[in-house]
Amino acid sequence: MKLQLQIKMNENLFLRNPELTELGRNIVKHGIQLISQNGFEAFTFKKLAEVIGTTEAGVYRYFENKHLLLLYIIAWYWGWLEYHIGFQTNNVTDPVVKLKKVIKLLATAVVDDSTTNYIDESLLHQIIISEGSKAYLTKQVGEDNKHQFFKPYKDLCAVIGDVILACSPKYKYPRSLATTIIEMAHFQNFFMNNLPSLTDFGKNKAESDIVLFLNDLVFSSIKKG
Amino acid sequence: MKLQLQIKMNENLFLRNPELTELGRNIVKHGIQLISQNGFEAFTFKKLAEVIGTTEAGVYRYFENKHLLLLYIIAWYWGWLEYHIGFQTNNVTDPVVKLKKVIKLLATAVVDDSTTNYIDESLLHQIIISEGSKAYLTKQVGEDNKHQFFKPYKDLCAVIGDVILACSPKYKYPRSLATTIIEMAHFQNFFMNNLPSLTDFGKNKAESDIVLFLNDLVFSSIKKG
DNA sequence: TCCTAAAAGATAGTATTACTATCATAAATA
DNA sequence: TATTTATGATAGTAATACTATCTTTTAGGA
Repeated sequence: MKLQLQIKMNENLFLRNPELTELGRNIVKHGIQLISQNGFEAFTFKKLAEVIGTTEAGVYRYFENKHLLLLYIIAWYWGWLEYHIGFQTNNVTDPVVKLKKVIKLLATAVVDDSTTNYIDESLLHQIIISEGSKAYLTKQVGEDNKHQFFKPYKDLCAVIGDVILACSPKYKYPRSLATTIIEMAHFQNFFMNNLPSLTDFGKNKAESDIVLFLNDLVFSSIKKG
Repeated sequence: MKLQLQIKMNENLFLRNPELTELGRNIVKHGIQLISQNGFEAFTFKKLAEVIGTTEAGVYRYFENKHLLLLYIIAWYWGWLEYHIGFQTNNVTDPVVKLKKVIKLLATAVVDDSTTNYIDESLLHQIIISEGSKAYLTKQVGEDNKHQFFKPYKDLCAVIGDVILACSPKYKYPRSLATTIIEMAHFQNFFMNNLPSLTDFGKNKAESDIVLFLNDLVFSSIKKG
């Protein structure tokens, strides 16, 4: 039997639910492909429409604009990752082991998850690295936040914060450390590949080194307090 | 006697050196104002031209496009900050004291520097927080890097890395820790003010708390190794 | 002081982007 | 089979991101 994973999405992200139709799924699927290929700035609904054989208007029926489409796929990714982390750390009782696992999952290339058939998680992971912060680094961040568009990210941050607290109940900055882990897992990866002198991973270019760095950073911080 | 600070800029950032003319200085000055007010996405050369009473073509004579103008002011900021840090930590021999000072300077609101008359550093600091990573999170990052547009950021990173090594000669990740300090000084600030549940600073919203967090993070990492 | 070159102003024009609107047709569903 | 609902086809608009050209100022040098 084939299982299908469904991520419950915030309905304000779209005009029409893209999961329910072929066209909608194509918009998401090829949207992810185009954004990861050409970057978010060069991405337009017109190009997307051409690729999937529909018209601009067709795309606009699903998403108000490309920023909302970006928020949609990013929210999807955080939702999926929280599920994925929960799945992978299930039955792990030791919070230290759990936190190490989380760091590894965050900092390591994602393998495509076959339980989500039209979404390529490894491309999504690349988008998170290169475009992720553009989701909130806008003037409308307050508005978008009111609509709860960042809830999946916040939820994941809370989950990681709880693991941190389980490791070290007196640690004072669980949320900020959680966002530091998440953001640095991605920024160090981007720097390693694009501006290597900003990191210590320029020679090897190995994600495993980022994991070592983050482990060192996190566990020295929470152990002493 | 009034001293004037000049930052040597990479000539490939502009078509005509904006420092040398009234119009050029106005482009930079009001560019900074508009970007900090409305955000980089909403910023256009047409609006800028209207504000300073020239035409779009006038602005295009100085900067090829708005991305280059962003790179220019960001490079200027990093250059200025490196100078500022050097000045403020001059005669500080203890590297731990020095590193603490650096963290404070990075994470604390900038006061306008009167030795740079047409540039408002506190607005620039806001731009770095909200738009800073857009400088390199693009598909042209490789090209821009070849032109050395990120040199000031890299130089600052190297300086901070050296202070870290002076504190702890065996520490393995001086560059990555330096970028972590820089990026987190800004991201935690942005989150604190816009998505507070991603941080532990939501109640106070005090920059001094970010400084405490970063000090804790940095010094527990480098002390033990 | 006049001359000249560089800078700025004025104006026009183009391709692309980011949409909105309308109407016809096809597909799904009741 | 009737009727929503989704899609396709086409058109149109305002704004963006430029490029081009020509004229007028302005500043500096001989």
